[in-house]
Amino acid sequence: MHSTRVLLQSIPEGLRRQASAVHLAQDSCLFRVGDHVRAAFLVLSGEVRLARIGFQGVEVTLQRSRGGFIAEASLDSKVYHCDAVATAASDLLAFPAEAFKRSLTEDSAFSRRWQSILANEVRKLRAQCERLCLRTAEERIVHYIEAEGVAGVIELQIAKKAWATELGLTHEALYRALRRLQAAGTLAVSGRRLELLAARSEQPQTD
Amino acid sequence: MHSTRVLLQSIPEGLRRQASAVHLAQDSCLFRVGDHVRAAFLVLSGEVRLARIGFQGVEVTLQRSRGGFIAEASLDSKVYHCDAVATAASDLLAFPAEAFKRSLTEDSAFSRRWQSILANEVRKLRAQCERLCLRTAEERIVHYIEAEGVAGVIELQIAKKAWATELGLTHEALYRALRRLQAAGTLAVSGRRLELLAARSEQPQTD
DNA sequence: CGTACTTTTGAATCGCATCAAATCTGGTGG
DNA sequence: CCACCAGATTTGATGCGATTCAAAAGTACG
Repeated sequence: MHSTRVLLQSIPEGLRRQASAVHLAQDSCLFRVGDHVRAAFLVLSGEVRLARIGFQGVEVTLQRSRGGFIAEASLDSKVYHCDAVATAASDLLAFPAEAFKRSLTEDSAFSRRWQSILANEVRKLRAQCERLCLRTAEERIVHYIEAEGVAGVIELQIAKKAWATELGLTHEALYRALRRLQAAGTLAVSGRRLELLAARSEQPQTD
Repeated sequence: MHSTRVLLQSIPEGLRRQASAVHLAQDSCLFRVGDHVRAAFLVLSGEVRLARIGFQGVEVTLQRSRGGFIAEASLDSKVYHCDAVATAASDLLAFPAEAFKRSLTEDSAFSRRWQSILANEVRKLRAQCERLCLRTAEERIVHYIEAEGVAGVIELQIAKKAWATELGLTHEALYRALRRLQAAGTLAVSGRRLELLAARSEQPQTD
């Protein structure tokens, strides 16, 4: 994933050496409700889903990770409150929980870095929530490019199909909306590069 | 707000004493793009919206806060990258940015507490993103109660109208979905108390 | 007792999900 | 090189559910 490398570099050398690689086959399980929290996990590739069987027997998905840390908040807890299952074959790194927490306490540079990582994640997630509250596919696309891109340009790091999921849309709806935006002259698409085009003062009488 | 009191209690005494109260009239501005970051803000009441004028002149909302910290990630930055405007008359607390950052560095208890607060916020936001990706109002309601409540029961801290916004629905759609769930015997509503009822093994032949 | 707000219901419309299927793409092995 | 496969990408037709607009009833508060 895009930012996974950066995350890995934020981890102090000593802690990184204690990491062990974990490979998950599709549909295999990383941990279950009630398991002791023994490690902090970083998803390198694939997809891991956190879910819980609800009161009603309905499964509730709490997170879908395609890169980055999962269940960070569980570090404060003794046991997990949800299941983690690989939606696709995945590679992860496991950092021993105790060592991780010790680093956070004793290594002040890592502590600040970790706060910065979390605050940044919070910022991104809040923007995503706002985006998902928009009603049309076109608005979500524009919002995404404005919020995650630079100066109206973004190079997607994922396939459009996966992007559709992140936007809370079916891939069909995304493709159609992209086409409409291109037809309207609002957006230029070339492969995974998306560019918003400046509005050509077509406003009907703004005098 | 619900958790605002808890957040306030997490802040060390010395830092809390340096806080100044800020009142914002509706539509008044807290800060603008380019302003120097001088304080960390905690929203006590009302609503503050973070937004940015996008490349296209379209305004993009990045966050809508009805309680809790806003723009935490900006503490790492010298200037703001978005505008903050009060959507309603609001009360906030302003903590001097330098003192806040110093506390995070020097007060290890506060540092850990802050990490815990951020990790918890991340967890909640991820669940909210998953919830907003659900297609029907009923699914979002059940997901909310399962994820945010305890044993299928939740006492709403906000009016249903505000809850609708958080669920990415109009209030009409929410009321109608609540009614359908009650009619189906899935949910009991009394005022702001919502309770999921155990599924009455009405499964059509699960043998 | 009046005002502002939430809660509730109704009818028409719009946009996305769904199902179906064709095309295109990159990578594999013969 | 070509055949082939598993994906992603693209287009079409249909139905459903939420939005939208409108309005009434309930509720809290000064």
